[in-house]
Parts: sequence; structure tokens; C-alpha cells
Amino acid sequence: MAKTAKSQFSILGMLGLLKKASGYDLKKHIDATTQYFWRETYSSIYPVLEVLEKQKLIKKVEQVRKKNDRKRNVYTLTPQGKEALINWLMQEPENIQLRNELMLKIFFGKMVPIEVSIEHIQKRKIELEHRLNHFREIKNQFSKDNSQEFFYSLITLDHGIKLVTSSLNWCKDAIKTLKSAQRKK
Amino acid sequence: MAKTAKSQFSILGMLGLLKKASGYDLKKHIDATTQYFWRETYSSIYPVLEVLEKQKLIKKVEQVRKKNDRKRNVYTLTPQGKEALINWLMQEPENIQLRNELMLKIFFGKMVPIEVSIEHIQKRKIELEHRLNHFREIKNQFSKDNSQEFFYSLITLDHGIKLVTSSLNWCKDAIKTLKSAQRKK
DNA sequence: TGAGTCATGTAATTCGTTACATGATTAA
DNA sequence: TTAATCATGTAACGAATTACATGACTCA
Repeated sequence: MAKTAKSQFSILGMLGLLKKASGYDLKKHIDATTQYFWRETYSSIYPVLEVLEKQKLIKKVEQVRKKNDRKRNVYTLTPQGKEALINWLMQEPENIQLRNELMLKIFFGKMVPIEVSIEHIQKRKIELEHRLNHFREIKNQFSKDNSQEFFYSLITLDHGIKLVTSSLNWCKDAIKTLKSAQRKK
Repeated sequence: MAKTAKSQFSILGMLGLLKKASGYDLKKHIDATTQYFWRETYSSIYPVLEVLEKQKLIKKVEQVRKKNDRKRNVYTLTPQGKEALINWLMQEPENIQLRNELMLKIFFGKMVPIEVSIEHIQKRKIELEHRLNHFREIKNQFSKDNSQEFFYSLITLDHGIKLVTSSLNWCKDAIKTLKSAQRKK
């Protein structure tokens, strides 16, 4: 079944940035750049590429096969594809509904011992600390480069850093609050 | 088709808090409390209630029908339902994958005029300001009550406030960065 | 008397994820 | 020679959303 909707545009967008790429390249690049706010799987990417090609929004690039080159399907945007991408980019983004299972479990915390909630938050805190370190490494790498190449990446990276930092602060506060309630009990 | 997975537990949890409720009550209560991190629609709620009843995790409460009372199906947790809920609550929450369309559009910002990105962020900023006001109103209402009734609600509310605040800060910074790039152009 | 809200559902669709499947090339 | 990675896909399933549908009661 054809995959369309949003995945379509993440792929068009990535092709717009990379100029040309295979499904495999796209997956690697998405993992390396937007993984914290947008992921795709091979099982979406390949069918979407097929659909986009049929719609003439992308086309296969003739590969100059050097010896030992693996066969791969490399795509590039067509003018119509670029137009479709820009058209989508100009539209107001939807605020996609999120579900936060940690919050739901904390919200229902009354029904389990306080330690359970504390434990959940502590685990999330560790995860967030790793993520923050990762973000900082990336930011360091970007800073070495004083071109404008990472201009937009830095803006979205900054969003990640701010969100993770505030989540971490929440974790600390929440653990404190829960531990103090635990003592009073 | 049977709805199960996560929706199941948000409903069990809400029944745990409310003691007894109809599908309609549940929807209203979810809208009023967890809407910023967990939503359900009637089209999920009613089928899930049916499934949960068949599994004997919830049961219909005998309604004392006063005159003019509308007929409604009011449910309550069974002991097995409570057990299933607690069992789920104790398990480490999944970090559900989120997709942030605004970030994706900013990430691809190079391909549209800077004004487009600024506009997207400005719109989001206004939305976030409304949300923050709403959160503060709720917090005010909670503060008037010095019982422990809202203990866990306050913790999740605090998460909302922190996240929205840091998102707002990001909006301000990002707009500044983009406008300055615009001038240099 | 008509709008709003209480109240409960079904059908169709959308769409993404997981599991499954295969084979080539490369570096240790 | 074997583990890792390159590379591309299909099938089945799961699960939520949107649209559709209906009817009773209440208040202005």
C-alpha cells in the first residue's frame, strides 16, 4: 500500500537538501539529522519513493557505474517535486498530537506506590542526560564550521536542547517533590 | 475492530480516578485534564469500553434511575481491571515517538524565503502563549485548594508549563536569529 | 422551536510499524 | 570465512482518526 501523507514530504525535503540520494542514503541521513523529531523506516521510504516517482515528483538519476559500484536507485527532485515541496513548506505546519506515556503514568500515580513514579522519572532523566550530551557534541561539531551550512540545523538543534533541558529540570523538581511527599507519609 | 493498546490504559486509569464514569464522562474528563499529553476520541472510547467489559476488566454499574435520568452506561473497574491497570503503571513507560512538523519545516527552511519560517514560528508562538495562559489559570485554581487532591495533576501541569515556556523561548530566539539573517541578506 | 449538549455508537480510511525476506560487498 | 554493512523491498497487522449516524433532553 502506498505510503503518502507526511512521510512523503520528509523524503522530498531530504532530497531537496541532498540533491540526490538513494532510499538507503535518505534513511541514514534522516537518522543522523532529524531523528529526535522525525523518523522514517525503510518500510516507508521505499514505497514512498515508488509513489513519488510515479507522480513524477522525483526521478531516477542515471548512475555512472564505476567498477564494483553497487547497483542503487538514486533519485533527485523534478521541478514538479520541488514545487510540491515548496508548496507544502509554505503551509502552516500542523501541531501533531503527541502522546506522552510517562505523563499519563505520573498523572495516575495515586494508584501505585510513590517509588514507582520516582523510578520512572529517574530512568527518563538518565535518557535525557544522554540525549543532551549528544546534542552538545553535535553543536560542538557545528561550531567548528563557520559557514552557513548548518544555519537551519542549528535552529532545530537549539529547540532540542531547550526542550531536553527543561524536561530535565522537570525531572529533578518532580523527583524532589515526590521524595518529600514520601517522607511525610 | 477492537481497540486496545494504549487507549485501553488511559481509560482504565481514568476509571481508577473517577471510580465510575460513562464513555461520555471519560471523554469530558480526559479533555479537561490530560488533553495536552493524551487525548481520546469517542470512536476509541466506546469500542474500548466494550472490549474491556468483555475482558471483565470493567463492569457496568447498576444505575439508580431517578425520574428523567437519561439512560447511560456507567462503568467501574473490577478487581482484575485494577490489577491490570496497576501492572501497566508499574512498567517502564515507552517514550512514544513524536513527529514535529514545525521542526521539519524549519529544518528544510533553506528552500523557502526566510519570511515563511518566521511566520510559522510566530504563529506557533501565539498558540503557545495561549496555552501557557491556560496552564496558569489551571494552576491558580489548584492553588486555592490546599488538599492533596491535585498532587499528581500539579506535577504533570508543571511539566506542561516548563515545556511550553522553553518552546516559547525557542520561538523568540529563533525569530531573532532569522530576522538578523534576513537583514544581512 | 431551535440550538446546544447529553449520549452512544459504526464504517471507512489512513498510515505507520513489525516482521519477514533476500542478496551483494567489504573489512577483519 | 564470517560479521557487518550496503541495499531494497513485501506482507501482515495494529491502531487511531474522520466521517457518518441517530436520538433524547434542556434551556432560552
